[in-house]
Amino acid sequence: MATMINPNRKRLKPDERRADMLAKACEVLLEDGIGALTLRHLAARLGVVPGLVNHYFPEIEALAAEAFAAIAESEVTALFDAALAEPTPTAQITRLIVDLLEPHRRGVSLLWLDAWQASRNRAQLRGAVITAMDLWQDRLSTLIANGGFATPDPAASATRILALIDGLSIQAVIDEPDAPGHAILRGMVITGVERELGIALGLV
Amino acid sequence: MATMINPNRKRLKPDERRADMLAKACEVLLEDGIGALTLRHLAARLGVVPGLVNHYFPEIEALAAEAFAAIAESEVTALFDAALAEPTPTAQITRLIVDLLEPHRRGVSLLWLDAWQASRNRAQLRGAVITAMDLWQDRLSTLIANGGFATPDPAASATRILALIDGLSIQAVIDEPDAPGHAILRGMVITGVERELGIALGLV
DNA sequence: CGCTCTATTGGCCAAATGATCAATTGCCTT
DNA sequence: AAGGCAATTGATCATTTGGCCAATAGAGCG
Repeated sequence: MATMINPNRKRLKPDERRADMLAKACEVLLEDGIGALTLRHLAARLGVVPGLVNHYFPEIEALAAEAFAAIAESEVTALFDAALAEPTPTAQITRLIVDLLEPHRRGVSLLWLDAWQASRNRAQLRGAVITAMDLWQDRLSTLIANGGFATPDPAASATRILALIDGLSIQAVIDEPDAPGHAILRGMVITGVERELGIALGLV
Repeated sequence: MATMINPNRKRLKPDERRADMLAKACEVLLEDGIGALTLRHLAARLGVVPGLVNHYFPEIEALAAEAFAAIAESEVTALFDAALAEPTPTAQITRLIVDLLEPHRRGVSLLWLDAWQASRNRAQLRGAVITAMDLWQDRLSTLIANGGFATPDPAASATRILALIDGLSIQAVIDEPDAPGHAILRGMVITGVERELGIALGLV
């Protein structure tokens, strides 16, 4: 039970240490949820004393917000970079939806759900959540608008498609990944997008 | 800061006291969220000592689960009772959707989101959530099946409609009730139901 | 009216949390 | 190589949490 004293005491430059903490905080968020991001838990994971975390992040809520923002922005960037690498607008949308339906995303869905709920009592986290949602909205609206799809209002279409995916996310969180309801909702997202944009995604 | 000593000490019968606690626990869940349901918070609200709560609910998680179950079941019962009072199947569905889109439901949506997230770490609450979801699924499936709508699979239609409403709930939680996105999602739920069941709800 | 039963109290514990601060010790500069 | 700056430690605080238990006192029964 005694606290492990770290013999490998390393003195990092402030930037490195801060980046290390942020990275480890992201891991904690994805693996154990926002509630598990405590000073001591994170410090133990870093092999460091709790007070040091406080030194770089005077209030842990700021760290939680920054870590969530990093994860969310990273995911958006990765998904849209991959999508935009496709040649045609339809292929871009298809790629995006396929990636979004990937079971691998379950962890991120859990985090989003966690963030949605926790943001009720945490102002900074709430700001990060709203920013991330706006980013999603902007990127998808742009993708749709630039694609020249048969929709009268790209922004509204983006909103609806994102809501579909949100609903799917909740199911993914509650049910097991291979539950029957999952396939049903998968189909609903696909046909919803097809109807919204007037295209055929060519997915099963 | 001194603890208020209650001069109005009343001795209730076990059933009454337990029911009182459960009722107050429901209020706390709806007003302040699951995280606010603590021994001391609830005890203060009851004008009672924390230990007494423990006497009736040896572990507070059981109380949280029971309170959530009570709220969820009560809501389902109220909504479907009101819906079934309508004369025609289409009117029944319309009534249900209208009630579900009521801004008043925001508090319940918050609670559901809270429960979805918290159920990750609370086994009993998770059980209550799953039970409540199944109840929703059963009631709506039955309503659709008995209505003779033009859908090949009433259960699947119910699943899809519920997912639409879940997505809407998240928006209701994050955005303000009068945000522009809200009207968009309202419309999506309505047209989604209309397409799913092959009817016209006659809503704006 | 008085007695008994038990609902209720008040006090306590151990654990975990965020936060602060002087003291130390490692790295960089000169 | 030596000194100084600051990254890091270790210790401590105030709070809050769930839970336990002996003592008390209220309500109903005889």
